Amino acid sequence: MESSTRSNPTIQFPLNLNSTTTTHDLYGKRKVIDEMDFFAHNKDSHGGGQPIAVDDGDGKPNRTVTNFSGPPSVLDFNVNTGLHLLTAPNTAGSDESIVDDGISSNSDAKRAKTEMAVLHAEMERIDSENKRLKEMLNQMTNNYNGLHMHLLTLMQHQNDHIHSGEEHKNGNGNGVLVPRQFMDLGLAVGKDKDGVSLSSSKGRSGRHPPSPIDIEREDLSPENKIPRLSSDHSPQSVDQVTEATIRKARVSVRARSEAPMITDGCQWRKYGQKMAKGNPCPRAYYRCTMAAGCPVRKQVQRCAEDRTILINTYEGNHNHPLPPTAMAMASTTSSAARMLLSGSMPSADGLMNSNFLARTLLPCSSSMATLSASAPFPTVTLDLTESPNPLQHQRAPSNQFPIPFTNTQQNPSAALLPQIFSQALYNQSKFSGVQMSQDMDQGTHQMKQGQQSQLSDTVNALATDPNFATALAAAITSLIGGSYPNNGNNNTTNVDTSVNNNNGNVTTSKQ
DNA sequence: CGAGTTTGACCTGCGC
DNA sequence: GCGCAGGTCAAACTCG
Repeated sequence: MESSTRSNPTIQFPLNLNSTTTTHDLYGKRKVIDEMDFFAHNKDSHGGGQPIAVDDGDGKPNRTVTNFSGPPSVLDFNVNTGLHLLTAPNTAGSDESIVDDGISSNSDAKRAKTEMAVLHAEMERIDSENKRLKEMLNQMTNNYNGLHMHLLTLMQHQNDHIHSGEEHKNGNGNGVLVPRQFMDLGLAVGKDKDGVSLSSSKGRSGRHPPSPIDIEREDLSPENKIPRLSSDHSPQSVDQVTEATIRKARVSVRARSEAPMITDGCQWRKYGQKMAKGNPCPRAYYRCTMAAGCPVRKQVQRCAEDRTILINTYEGNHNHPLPPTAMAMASTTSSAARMLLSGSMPSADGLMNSNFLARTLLPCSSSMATLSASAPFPTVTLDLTESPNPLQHQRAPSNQFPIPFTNTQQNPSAALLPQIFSQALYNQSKFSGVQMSQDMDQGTHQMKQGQQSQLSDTVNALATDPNFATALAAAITSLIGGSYPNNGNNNTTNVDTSVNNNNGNVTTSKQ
């Protein structure tokens, strides 16, 4: 049905950091060298870090080097390929070439053997260098994610002030927004206001003796997840209903990746795997292990139509502090949950009120998000697989609404986009994620201001760092240039990353 | 040996 | 009530 088998055979962005396969082609080195492409700075000169055949003079390319040459940058990692250590028989005047000239083939074989050994060692060294660079890039990406998240939060606060007049009209007297009633719930996942487990209903299975973990698990039991809307409308029951439903709301992220999982900053433990109907690929179930009893879970499954597409579905709110990268995703899921429930919780058709559309329909969008009311659970789907996808519209059921969301980058990494989307969600839900809600829970505007100030300080400190913009540019360039080689940019891909020192805004734009 | 993964069994909800 | 599918559990297994 889906003709998504676009001529896209080489989505080989090495997100698969675990790739240790030894399948070599041609020269037996291509595998390792290809990973270097991840860090290619420009794609116009030599095809973007493509392996470059180096002729030793015999007319046959017998070794490859990766083009690290890019625009001279502060971010020069000083990658020493070390290839100068090799013998250079093609070099006129080389001692070795003189010695070898005219010598027996036996000597040539020895030399070749030695060279092979050297090359092998060199490959290993480059591989380790590659890994180190990847770690650096990951760290940089994480830093960027965190910073971006903070910025989004700050911008949201500004929006809050702008919309404050309108919101006060909603009038529950104390100026508390309707969606805000959900904010505390994210904090108290698994516990009621007395700190007691909400597991009021029966356990889902009588097999297990009660344990602290089981108590937490009971919160996740279907009975709690989909509480029945009884006639009991006491505040506590309403809270429980809301919380349970929030936990059921899901955010699904579709992204192309060869890796088994999309790195989202959290630690996950696999607790199950199932064959889902209609999909030959198994669905894996993961649980967040960053804190004991964290209710967040995710499902990972490859798309049946296009197995290069990885579908990550997140559910729940973290009950613990998060690293910046993880916070982005967490904010996305929690915001999505609240967005889905705010406005008109029982009526799926009411999800998309005009207010939401007005705030989220932003220009310059490329990636698509859809809200699904038809799924068993309210689900937000982010499609990061390509630019605006006509198939997406065709496939979307009548009750799914494609939502372009602000994204000025063509196709940033899967780790970056959720937080951008979260901003759109956040605009609607007035919720900034678990950590922010912890502060807001203090209930004072001063706290908000204090945090803004603190964040601003952090942002400005980073923004004034002359290395930061360059590092950020390089990281994003690598991500974009490496992760989506088929986005029609096998030519030059320039990313202009500028840091506005005045307001701390970090903007990235692809030229 | 501990942490993580695999995998078959079990539970629940839902449609018929 | 029955069967199916999704989701979860936990013993067995693997790996570092």
